[in-house]
Amino acid sequence: MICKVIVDISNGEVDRIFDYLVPDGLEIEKGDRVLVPFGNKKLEGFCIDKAETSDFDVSKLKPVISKLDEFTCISEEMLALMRFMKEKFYLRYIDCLRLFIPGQMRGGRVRELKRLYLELAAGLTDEQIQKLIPARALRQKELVERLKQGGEYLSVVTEEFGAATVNSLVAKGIIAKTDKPVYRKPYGDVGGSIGKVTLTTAQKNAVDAILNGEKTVSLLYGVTGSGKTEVYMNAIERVLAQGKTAIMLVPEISLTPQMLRNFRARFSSGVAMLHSGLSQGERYDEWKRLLTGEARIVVGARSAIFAPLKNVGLIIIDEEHDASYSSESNPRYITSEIAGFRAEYNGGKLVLGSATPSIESFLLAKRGEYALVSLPDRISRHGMPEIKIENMAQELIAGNNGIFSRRLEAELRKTVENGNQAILFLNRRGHSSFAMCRKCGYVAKCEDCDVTLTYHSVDNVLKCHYCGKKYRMLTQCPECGSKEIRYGKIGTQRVVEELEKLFPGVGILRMDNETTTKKSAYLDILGAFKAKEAQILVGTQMIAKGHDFPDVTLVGILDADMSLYFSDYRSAERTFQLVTQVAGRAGRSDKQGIVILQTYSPNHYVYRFAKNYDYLGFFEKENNAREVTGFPPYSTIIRILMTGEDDEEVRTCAKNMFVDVRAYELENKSEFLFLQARRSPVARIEKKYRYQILMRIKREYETLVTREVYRIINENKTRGVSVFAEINPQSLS
DNA sequence: AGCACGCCGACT
DNA sequence: GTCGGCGTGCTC
Repeated sequence: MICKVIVDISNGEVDRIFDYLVPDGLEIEKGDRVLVPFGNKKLEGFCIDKAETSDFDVSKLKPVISKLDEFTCISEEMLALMRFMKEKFYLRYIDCLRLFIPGQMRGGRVRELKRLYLELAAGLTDEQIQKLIPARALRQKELVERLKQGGEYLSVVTEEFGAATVNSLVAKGIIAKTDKPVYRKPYGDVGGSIGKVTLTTAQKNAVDAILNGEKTVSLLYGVTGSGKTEVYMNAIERVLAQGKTAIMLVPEISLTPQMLRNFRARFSSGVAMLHSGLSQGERYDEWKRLLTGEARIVVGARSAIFAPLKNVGLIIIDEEHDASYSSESNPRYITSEIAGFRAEYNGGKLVLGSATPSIESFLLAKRGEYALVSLPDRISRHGMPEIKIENMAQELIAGNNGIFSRRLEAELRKTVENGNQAILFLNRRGHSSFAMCRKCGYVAKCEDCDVTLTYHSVDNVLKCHYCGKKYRMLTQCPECGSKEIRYGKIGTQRVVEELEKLFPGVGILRMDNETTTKKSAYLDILGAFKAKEAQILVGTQMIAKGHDFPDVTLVGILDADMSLYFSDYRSAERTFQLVTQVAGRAGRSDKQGIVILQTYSPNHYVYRFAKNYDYLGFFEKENNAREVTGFPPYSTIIRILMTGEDDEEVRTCAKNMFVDVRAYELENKSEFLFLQARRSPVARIEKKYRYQILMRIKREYETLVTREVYRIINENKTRGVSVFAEINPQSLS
């Protein structure tokens, strides 16, 4: 017997299937992890197939050394998914496989948590036991009776019966002490279960449409507060009742313990969580519970789409428009496509839920490729807060060159005086603060990346956004020696300073990507704000998602435009989503809220539609614009990114690649809308130079051209240059 | 990715 | 004469 193995090395050169002999006495299944000799060392690998014959000289085949786990960790479905991903996203086998298992398993670093466990010793009859226990030892008898129902952990038993009772029974050989693994449970136990909520007719219809409709994919369109979560939970319940399993994905940031607890309360131990906030051990345990079928629902961020569940009946992607669903760094994949594959494979359903669906998804729904399921009404009927647009150019003319418009300042004052809360929101982009020499204009840059460093006042360092490298703050200019270094305090920090001047003594909290590196810190700040420890919260995108703050009556968007004029075809869409989402933070309870949106382009169509919460109107306009200008979803953007440490080498590689693409383009002009090769906007990251070939092609030729592009890449790959192909990339840096 | 093999410069 | 630089090729 021969087994086909992918070795655990992520490199284009060894991303091939290697054949090994299966020695007698070793039972290896498809999907098992194995240890194999490779060159002069031993490597971990995955058996992805078995065969009787090999194309390689059989006499030269080496045998597998051993099996690594007691269980098969990759199912047939995941193997099929791996092949799909390799084809679709041009990924390596091993990069896909690594996504399917918890990181801890690689390199044998799994540490199962073991606890002492008590069971009745085998082979003793009731009479024998009776004889061994003195008649007065009531506690011992009680414990024996208890353990007849099944074993229990020592710690639990000791607490109840005392160590003496346990020890004496162990000494007599009546009960046996063993090590038994326990699962680490993130966020601890949650008692009881919450009562079922009665669904509205609209919600009931939505669940029916999703589960019983003929389409595999449904787009669940419903404004904030329309009760999407109830629809999700009910649909999950019904799928579970059919003996199937479910995957629920949420944007990373909305994975608050609170939301996880809700799921736990509803589905008790049948839920597992998978996200980056877990420790390695917790993650392994949750994964294992899913693999064994002990947990049949997974709730998690993007990567939970790879949960080792079998017979997946339902996949939910909540806030489907969220950018966190496409992974930006290697391996790059699009979550909804993975979800589509798994739903299709299992004959299950996929739900994309959003109040502001991506143009792409809504178009597919309108065309009938997805079922469009709408939840029109906000359940607690308070309407959405009014959005007031403030023309900042007008403010300037009126002599106000501050951060806040006069109206925003007045509303802030009113809010503070009434004892309510306010959230001020800043777009992160364009707000990095840098260190610059006043004399010669020198700006601090990263040694390894072609990027300006960001100043972090908290620990007084300069930090690179791309590689994370930290530098000591400049005391003098390395160019001219001047000691006058200006470091812009822009962004949230400056807003806080202004607020402190305007409202002395009022509690202000600040949160942004720069200061909140730890997940817990992020939750702490939100918790403190919710507990009304402060009246004003200043932050970036991060505060736009998740939490409900009942006392927030004012939301200010200080610089709505920042994402609007970004050279990205999706900027209008993103701005609309952002404004809608941020607005949803105001007045979620019985208090009427107000949103003040500051802009220099008050007449931009994004704001016109956002002001009226008119998603459908915005969709029509934006969809039209995309069609006319030839951008996705009416075209496909393909980007070939080449990186390497030698600038000249990468450039040559890019050039060769471009020659071939151009040749193809010249012969197939009608397929292309745009083609260009250039240095990447961020020319160097982590010491590696970057070049890119960018093309926009007509949608119907996507598969054709993609295949051609992969062929060209394979023919031109050079040693020392890494090549990545991306379809509709999220960012072009 | 790693590691061995192999062909040219400066060194006890 | 050798030690060692890293370019090239291979790993079932």
